Amino acid sequence: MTKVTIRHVAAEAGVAVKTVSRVVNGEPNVTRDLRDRVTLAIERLGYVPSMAARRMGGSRSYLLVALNDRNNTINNWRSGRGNDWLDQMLHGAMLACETHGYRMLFELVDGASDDLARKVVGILAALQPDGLILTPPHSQNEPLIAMLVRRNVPVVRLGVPAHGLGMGVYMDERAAGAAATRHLVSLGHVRIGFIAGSERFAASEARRLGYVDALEEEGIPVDPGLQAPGDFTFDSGIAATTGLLGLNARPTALVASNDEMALAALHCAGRFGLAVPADLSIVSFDDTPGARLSLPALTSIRQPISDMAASAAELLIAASRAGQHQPIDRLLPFRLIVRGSTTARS
Amino acid sequence: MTKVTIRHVAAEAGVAVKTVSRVVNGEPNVTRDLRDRVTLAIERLGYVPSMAARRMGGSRSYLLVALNDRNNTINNWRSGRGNDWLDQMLHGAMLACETHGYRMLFELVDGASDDLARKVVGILAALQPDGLILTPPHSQNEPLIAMLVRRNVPVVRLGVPAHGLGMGVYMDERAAGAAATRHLVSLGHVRIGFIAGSERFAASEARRLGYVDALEEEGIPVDPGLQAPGDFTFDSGIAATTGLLGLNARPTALVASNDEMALAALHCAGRFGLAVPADLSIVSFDDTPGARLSLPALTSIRQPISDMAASAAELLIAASRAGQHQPIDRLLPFRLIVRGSTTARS
DNA sequence: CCACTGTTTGACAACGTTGTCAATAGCAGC
DNA sequence: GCTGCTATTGACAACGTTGTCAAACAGTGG
Repeated sequence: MTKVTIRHVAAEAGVAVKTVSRVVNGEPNVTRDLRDRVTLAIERLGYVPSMAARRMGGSRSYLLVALNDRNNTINNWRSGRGNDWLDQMLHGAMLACETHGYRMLFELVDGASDDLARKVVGILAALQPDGLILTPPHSQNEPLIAMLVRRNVPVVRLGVPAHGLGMGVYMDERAAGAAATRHLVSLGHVRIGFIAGSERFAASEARRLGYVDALEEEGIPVDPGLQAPGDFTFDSGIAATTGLLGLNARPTALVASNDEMALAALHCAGRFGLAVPADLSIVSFDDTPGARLSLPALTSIRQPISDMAASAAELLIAASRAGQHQPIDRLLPFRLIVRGSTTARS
Repeated sequence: MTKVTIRHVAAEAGVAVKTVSRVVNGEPNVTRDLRDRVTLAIERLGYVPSMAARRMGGSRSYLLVALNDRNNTINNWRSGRGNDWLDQMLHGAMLACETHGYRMLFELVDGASDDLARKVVGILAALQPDGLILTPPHSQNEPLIAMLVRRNVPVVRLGVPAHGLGMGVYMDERAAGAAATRHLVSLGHVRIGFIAGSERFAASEARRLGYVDALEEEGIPVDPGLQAPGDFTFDSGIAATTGLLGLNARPTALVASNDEMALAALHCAGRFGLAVPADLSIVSFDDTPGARLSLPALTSIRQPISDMAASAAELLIAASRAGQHQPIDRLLPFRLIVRGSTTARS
């Protein structure tokens, strides 16, 4: 009932505490016999090592920190199967952590704040994590990351390639933008509008470039008038769609840079008396629950958020194990989920 | 650049480490002069105390743990403004923690597993948190909570009143069910269907009872045939709605126990050739993003999840400060958000 | 001026682990 | 059997805080 420490286990097994430590940490050079005795004692007493003491005594903390933006628009909508970004990260990274005896702690910091660096340094000092996972837009904050790398903190940047500054786990946003667009082209659409995302996020421009890529590939002239700005919010989606549908030669299809703006487009189409997908096809990014449950359900690009988070955790744990931290980029695949919001041009 | 410890601060300020500790922790009996010197030194060196060492040396860990269910249906949909349950908890509780120098760590455990208790004990041993926040359905797990209380771990149960076993932060689900129903009655509806939630969650039955309460209050006969089972999933919503709309005397309005099932009802209404809200009004619970962005937007009961989480954190921090842990129940208000899915009976 | 009280400060042990290093044991080669 | 390895085991310090307790100090009442 009372607290069980390594000393209790050592006594129970009749060995030195260091031997117990060795067994717990899977270190080599322990005889079979002792290992078994210790394992049994641990089992019997229900011993679980204290993270705090581990951090104090040893060089590892068994803790990873995920840095999220406090006013994070993108996290509000980025989503996959059944949950949103945070939820998915939690599930993906947690699982990875659990299998290695690690924990993961989420921190919310304000990316716009000018004492961001100090805040992060404070987090480092307080928590002394074995690694840091940065989500957008922090993952694009090169000065911040440079500082972390200088301090020798293993860092994984989510959503962008690291190009040598830390590690990167990401998907090919540009290819995704192209895939979304090509899907519409393959359905016979030629006048395809694009609703851009917030410039705060690198993914936004990448998606737009992909859209342009696909059009050029298919020999469709790129009309700047068909590209409307947006910032991932519903309202910006309404504004963008209103503009696009008000054109003389209105588009027959839209690529929206996220689900929320796509839903706005859906609303807006109704106001113009247009049916989706009969009169207007819509593709979006993120595949949030709302996208899957809307009427019609949205054709959308699904990001592998959970996998990205799991990868990030694995990379950090490996780096912390190895005691060093070599630059790695890991590209994960996206998927186009075709649903009811797209159809052949009538 | 290198690690700054309390010793460095003590040297810088020319005082004993214990004095620095006193200043950092806001303890009384330090002269103005010394306090200022220490504060200055802390500022200058950028000192931040190490959580691990605090836990080791002292009696507090400055850490709260939130226990979530791994296969949690309810967390997938419970939601409020802009985010889902986890996200909101994070935002609400984090803020509360931050102001008191605490951290919050999320743990996912499987509520159905039979070694749940052992798992939780392991978490306690590893993390030694100053308190535990339980989300549904764990918050209803009385044996688990009894064990925690026996071990003297401050516990807040989210979503249910504690009735003396731990602390409770919750909303009145029954009243919410009644409010949703009364809203429909006030619009002239008499035949009102109800789609129940999963029996795993206490809130489900409470909402149903509220529905019955409201009908009885208004003198409307309660027809068991108008109550369909569900489990919070889209598919169960489809099944339930299909059944209800297939009745000879079909309802003119529905209360769905969550947004996801309400969206299913929306789809289903379309298949029956019914327009929402003209032919069928729908009220739901949770107010997720999907609910706000659907067509039409859903009238929904919003849960104060963020506030509940913040309250929970505050209660735990206070309990840990006080060193004791008295039973408290805190009831938070819900809100009925009226949108386009409900209208007067035609 | 003295005894007594309360306030302020600091010295030191303790917390539960792991890193370091030394001691011991086992074994191969001569 | 002795020497020199390597594999195994353990003793002990160290990590950075806070709790405990004692010392020094300041004020108060007689």
